[in-house]
Amino acid sequence: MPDNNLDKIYDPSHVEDKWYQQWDEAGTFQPDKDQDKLPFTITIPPPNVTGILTIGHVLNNTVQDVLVRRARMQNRNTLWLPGTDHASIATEAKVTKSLKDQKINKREIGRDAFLGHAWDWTENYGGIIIKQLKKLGCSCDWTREKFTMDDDYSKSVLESFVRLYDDGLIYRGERIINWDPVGLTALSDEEVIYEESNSSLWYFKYPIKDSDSSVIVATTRPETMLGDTGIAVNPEDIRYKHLIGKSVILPLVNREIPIFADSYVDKDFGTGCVKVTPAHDPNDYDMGQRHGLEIINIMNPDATLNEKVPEPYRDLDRYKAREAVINDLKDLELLVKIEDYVNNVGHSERTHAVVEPYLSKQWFVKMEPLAKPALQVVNEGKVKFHPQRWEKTYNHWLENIRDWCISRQLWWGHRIPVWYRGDEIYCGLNDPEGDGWVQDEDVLDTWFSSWLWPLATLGWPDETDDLKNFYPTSDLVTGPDIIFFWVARMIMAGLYFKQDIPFENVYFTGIIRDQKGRKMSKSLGNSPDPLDLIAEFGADALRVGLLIIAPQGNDILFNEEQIEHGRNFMNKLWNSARFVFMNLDDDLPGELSSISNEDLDLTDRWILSKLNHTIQQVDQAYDKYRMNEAVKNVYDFTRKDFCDWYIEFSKVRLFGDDQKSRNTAQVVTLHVLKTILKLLHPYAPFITEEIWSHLRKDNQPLLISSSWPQVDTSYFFDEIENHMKIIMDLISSVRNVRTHLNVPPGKMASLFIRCSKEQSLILDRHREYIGRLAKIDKQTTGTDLDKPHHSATAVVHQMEVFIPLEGLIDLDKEVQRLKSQIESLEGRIKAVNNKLNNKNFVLRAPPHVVEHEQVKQSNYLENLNKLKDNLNSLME
RNA sequence: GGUCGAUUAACUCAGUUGGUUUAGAGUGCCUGCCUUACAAGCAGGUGGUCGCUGGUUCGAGUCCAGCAUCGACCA
Repeated sequence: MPDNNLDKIYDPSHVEDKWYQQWDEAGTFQPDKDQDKLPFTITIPPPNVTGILTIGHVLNNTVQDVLVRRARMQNRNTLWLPGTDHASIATEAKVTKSLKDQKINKREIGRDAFLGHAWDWTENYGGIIIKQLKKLGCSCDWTREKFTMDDDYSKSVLESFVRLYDDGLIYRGERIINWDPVGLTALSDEEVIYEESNSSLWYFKYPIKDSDSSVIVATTRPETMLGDTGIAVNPEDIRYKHLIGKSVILPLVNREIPIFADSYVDKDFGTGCVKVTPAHDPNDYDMGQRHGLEIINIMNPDATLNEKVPEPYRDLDRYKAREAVINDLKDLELLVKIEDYVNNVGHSERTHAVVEPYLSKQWFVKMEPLAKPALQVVNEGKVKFHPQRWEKTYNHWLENIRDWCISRQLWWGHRIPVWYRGDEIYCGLNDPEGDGWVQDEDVLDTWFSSWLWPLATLGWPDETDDLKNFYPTSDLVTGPDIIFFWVARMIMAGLYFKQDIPFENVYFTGIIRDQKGRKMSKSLGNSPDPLDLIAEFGADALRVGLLIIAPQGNDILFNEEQIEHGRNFMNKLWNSARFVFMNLDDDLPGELSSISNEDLDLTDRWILSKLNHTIQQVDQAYDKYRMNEAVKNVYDFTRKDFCDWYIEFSKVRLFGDDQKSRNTAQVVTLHVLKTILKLLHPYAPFITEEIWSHLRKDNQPLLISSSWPQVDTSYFFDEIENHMKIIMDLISSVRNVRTHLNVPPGKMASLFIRCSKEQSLILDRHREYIGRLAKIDKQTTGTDLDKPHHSATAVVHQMEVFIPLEGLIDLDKEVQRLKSQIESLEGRIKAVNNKLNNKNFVLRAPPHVVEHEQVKQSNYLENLNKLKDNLNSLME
């Protein structure tokens, strides 16, 4: 027996935690052991373990939950595997800062003590984001939750390192890498963010040895001149050909350095004559290698200058050193000029320090052999991107791939499994045998662990049941900003370590921006706290409000009004359920199948036809990963077809005396409501489960475990939809007339309709519906009835509608109204005439298109004549 | 500099292989309503030469080219 006493307003805070707990306790989040069911798997993009939920997480995880909940209802063996990431640099930076605030120095306490603090930190803050995901309603299997620093996960990471090392795909080498002088670690190319900055181009004079003349070089980084070991010109540049082979005396340092030719040099940049600093620029390094230049590293790891520079500059920060160099060269009259210059400066993604190109010994992964198969699986469509256009970005990166620097000079992370003893080197999962071995101090890039995520969370390298059952996974939902960091590398890792793709589909969400189009960020303070939004509007409102405006892969301008919109819809749904319940009897009515088709009236057939078309459209939208379209379809159906029309129609029977007819309406309203709850459950899990609980018998499953609606094409009634359109358009036009002529809403009116026999039949049979919705107490139809005096008129579906309004009608207003309708119709007629008068159109357009225009034309003309007649009769 | 997007109503956005009335929705605005589900609501309405210029076509918001503005990524 349903509980009729629903509150008038839906209050999410009363139900959300209750249902989350029940789902979890009932084990509904876990896949079952049934191997026959088709698996559906998503591994969560692991958030930083110490992070907190952002609005971006809300979008990303709601999309995943939608896919997962629907798959579960489709009876697939569904697993959403959650977890978190240790975020090496970010976490280490936070812990270091916290220690510093306590006056503790990281280096002084040493590696082991520091790691103790880092684990404490992780345990203190690590649960927050997981709790927040639960608040959002995410139906993850928490029994399988993973952390990238878990023992078993760590083993997977080290195993992958050792395999790549043994296969010759990992090497150690001295290269120019991106150095973060604040984080004091190497970075990969992908962790460097370039930003334009207004800077200068300085022109300096370098005296040529044994000559009175000099060359002029231009540079954006004056301080590096202290490490110059050559001067390069383009071999084709006639201005400098005579200088090749000579040398200059480097000012301030008094070092003799050669002038040489290299085709890398751009004749048009600056003077066409460039200083070469092999230790502090990747291109200069390459030139240095080609020409055997000396490599002088002039910087300490913190970007202060070292003992390789003349005494006055030692220990100066690179920017202080820059000023000093410029001033000193100016004093020597070697500064020629300064030009404004906009250059791209690289910053560390995590510390935002200006990155220093720095010569250093690091570990690298050879990427080319991994990239080739990864390109292939995407281009062959084995891994599909939604939207597809991201394939181009993916291809471009992989086709121009560079080796991946994976060592980090940090402590928080997976320590590189390599030991050294003199010239000996050992790489393995177990400690080396014998004495005197020293392990590499560095840890691995966090992405070197997360690229294994779909593998390692399922147990790889062990051939576990989970790995067998759930790999490859089905879908990945992520942002395009980590397509290189993560998506591409997971594909490489899957193919290399498991010889299979990690996922079949990748859905890229948009990026959420504020009203001014800026990215949401903590530093700007423009990111609302999702927990506040949940507290104010409810999790369902947040999910629905966000997803309804989140088109596939396009950026989203966030606005709290959208969440309010979501809440309003939830309340509407709540009240439609309240209405249905209020009009049930003590016992729940039977299933739809208990009603024979003959007992379904026009409105029943119409809503069932609409309902089944909606199910079909929703399924099609999911197939194309258009989640916003799916929810929009349910929204439109619920609000317009069900609430605005069907429920209003149903009141005739629900409030009436015909018990059989009343029962039919009860059955249909309940059936439609239940189907809406199912269709909406993936988006709004809490409210739908709550309503479901009021109409579920005790032995029936929770909504989360119930079955996804099936399209029943036997309920497709195209003709019925046309008949209903006649009734609905008639009602709308009567309402329109009433409003325009200021007829009081409560005042009943009479209705005379001159129409075809067929139309008359439909209208007469459904006069009660028209009466209720259009406030009509007397309806007369006929093929040739006379127009009553003093009546307003409308023409709809070629029917002439007359509303006698004795004493109420404002003649001028009605004339005005009819004239504007005639004007609008004449516009349409003009457009259709233009088409039909075009011989080429009639000749070349497909016949059905031409025919359609002809029907339009004749209908318009007919309507126009009727309107004109009525206007004339009014003015007589 | 290269690549990829975006540009449709006051605002936020749909518009899927070119044709289904003169381009839709939500919000806002205007008018009227507390009508026995819902004022977080109902009914009706106002509002747009689809960024610009060309081209292809019988027909372009939709396809092509160029331009402008904004954005992202890469160098």
